[in-house]
Amino acid sequence: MNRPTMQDVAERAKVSRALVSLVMNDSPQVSEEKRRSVLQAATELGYRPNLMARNLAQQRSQTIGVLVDDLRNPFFGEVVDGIEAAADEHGFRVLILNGHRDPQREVQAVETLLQFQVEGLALVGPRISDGELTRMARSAPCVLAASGASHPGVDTVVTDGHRGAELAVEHLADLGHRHIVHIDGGANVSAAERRAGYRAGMRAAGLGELTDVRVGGDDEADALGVIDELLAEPEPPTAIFAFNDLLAAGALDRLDDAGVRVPTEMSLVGFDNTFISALRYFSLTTINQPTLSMGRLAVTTLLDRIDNGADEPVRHNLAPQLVVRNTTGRAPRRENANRMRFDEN
Amino acid sequence: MNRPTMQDVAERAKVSRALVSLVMNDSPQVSEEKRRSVLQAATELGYRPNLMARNLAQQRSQTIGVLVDDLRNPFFGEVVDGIEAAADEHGFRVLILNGHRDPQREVQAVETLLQFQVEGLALVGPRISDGELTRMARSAPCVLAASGASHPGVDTVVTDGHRGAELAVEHLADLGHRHIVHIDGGANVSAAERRAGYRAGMRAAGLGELTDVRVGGDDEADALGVIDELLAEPEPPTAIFAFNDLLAAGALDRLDDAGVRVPTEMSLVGFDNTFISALRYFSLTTINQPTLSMGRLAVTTLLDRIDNGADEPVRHNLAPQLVVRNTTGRAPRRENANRMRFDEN
DNA sequence: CCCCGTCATTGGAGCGCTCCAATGGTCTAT
DNA sequence: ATAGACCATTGGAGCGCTCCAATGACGGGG
Repeated sequence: MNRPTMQDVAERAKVSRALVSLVMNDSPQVSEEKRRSVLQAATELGYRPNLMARNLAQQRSQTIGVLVDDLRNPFFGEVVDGIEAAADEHGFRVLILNGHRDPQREVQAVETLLQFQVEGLALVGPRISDGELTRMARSAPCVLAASGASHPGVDTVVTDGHRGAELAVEHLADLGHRHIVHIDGGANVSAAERRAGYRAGMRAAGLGELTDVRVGGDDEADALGVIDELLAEPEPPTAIFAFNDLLAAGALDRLDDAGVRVPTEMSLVGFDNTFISALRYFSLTTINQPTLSMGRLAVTTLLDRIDNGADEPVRHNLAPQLVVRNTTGRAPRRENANRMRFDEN
Repeated sequence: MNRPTMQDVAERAKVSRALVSLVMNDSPQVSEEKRRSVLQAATELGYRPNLMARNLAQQRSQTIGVLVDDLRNPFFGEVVDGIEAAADEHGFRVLILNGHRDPQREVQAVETLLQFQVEGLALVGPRISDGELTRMARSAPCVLAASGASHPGVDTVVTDGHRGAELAVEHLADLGHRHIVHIDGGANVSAAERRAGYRAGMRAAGLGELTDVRVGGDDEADALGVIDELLAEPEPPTAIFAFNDLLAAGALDRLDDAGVRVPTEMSLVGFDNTFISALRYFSLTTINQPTLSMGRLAVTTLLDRIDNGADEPVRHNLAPQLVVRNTTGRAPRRENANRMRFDEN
């Protein structure tokens, strides 16, 4: 049951190999009659063009390689969805490989992608070192998506974490909160940007002196200690802006344990608008990252580079959006009273 | 900056193309001297073997194609992790394509995979119709993973949903619960199996007459109405076994709204052991599916078929495990008392 | 000293396809 | 009737690689 080749189809349709090729690439200069008989022969034989051969002969693969840091993370999944949609629209195929959160495996995966002769590389949340990255960018056009780290020589598409943090603070300040604590992302690559945004937001709201950053992390458990610490203080905050949804989830759990009611006594904002924040048991107010657009933009940026070659590397900073759910509310009265007095001064 | 070919390496190392090929496939019959000089020439040129050409010449791709129903679903991500690990161990490459929960796109993705000349197909949670599936299975060895539907002519690797449901019921019965309701998966492909397991479990626990199945779905929102309905009844259940974690999450939310304490007044068991059930705010007792093993087993099954060809199709039914967290506890006293009386009869 | 076996090395054919230049047939204008 | 234009169709070279059969160098036994 050997796979039929173009030759087989040609013989059956009593035409030349070249004609079959023309039909397969639906060239306009084929007579309707021959086209039909070729197509028929092809279906009868169950013919399927061999992409290996085609790409080899064509000297191009019409394929872009996607490296995903971690396939189990739905956030990346959404970005990939955007990539696929855009690639599809531009007639490109997509090959996805998994980095498993491991720089070494990521490098290896990219190597495989390159061996498949992909025309461009989209790296989604990669952990690859700067050195390796420059090396790769020499082998093929390359775009970084959803990566906290930006790299000088490579195109980048990210969400503006600075602005996102500002949005969160603005929202809380609008609700009358003054003592707003930020539980940060610790060593995470995006942490510094969001921290800076928080600071800027506080200053803009005239709350610069109340700026209060606590070390968090990127995982649920990292929030627990911070909450305990905050609640033990003489004047606990009335609002918390967490580095991401997971951290916020941890915070919510601990607040619940301590009998602190959300949002009546404490408001809480996350970041990422992941699937968990939408669960109604959480119903977390958060900052949305436009994942689909990021994916799409990554592709157009990449294709632009494939076609037009070496311009200056571009950096796209997409706008985040505030998503209000049920973990934020007006600041408790005591704070409001304070504010009144303060305003009257 | 054209990519260097084997020819280029050969010229630089002053050997023949064939010798370079031997070195690249590290054949033992190459002198150490030549090997070294070829390797050096290759690194100097930044040579990268062209997989297209190699696969074409070799008439095999050493690649298996993976179709994932939905990349945004972490559950599938884990299965793919297992697939990749096992494939890697057997020297196979993996190509991943996304089905986007759409049968038509899935078929198209498989077509692409086949055009890449993959040697086998692993379909993770596919929605492809039976007819299409048989057609595919003719083109390449094929294994179904994590699919509720089983197909006669194709190898399958799944978790035993029947047994999983039994485990859930056993656990609840052991805690003294008698009136245990099952919120089912509605039209979901795995629903019937789990429903049957629930029934069998109830019978085995001597609670056959109390069997009580309510129509749910596969989404959080599908649980809400059912909970309202249950709480309005004269004798609400003391325990609920939900079709999946998402449904359980919805149930938890509604119970919380209604002021019903979990697990003191109501016990709750989910299914899948997804990432959300592990969040401490939920801390959901659930049934684990061995995703990694499923992935691994899918690969070995597939490779077995690739090597040994057409035996009878195999069906692997993996054992689920009970994961006890904080949403299950002893049945409330009243029910216990009932039980005593009942036992004394 | 010659022959043969051994083994590293090589040339060439071929994998399935595309693409270019060439072919031959039909049609129109002269 | 003939030249030219036009267009569907075709043969062949070549994409980068593998693999087989062939080559030639070398050494040991007769």
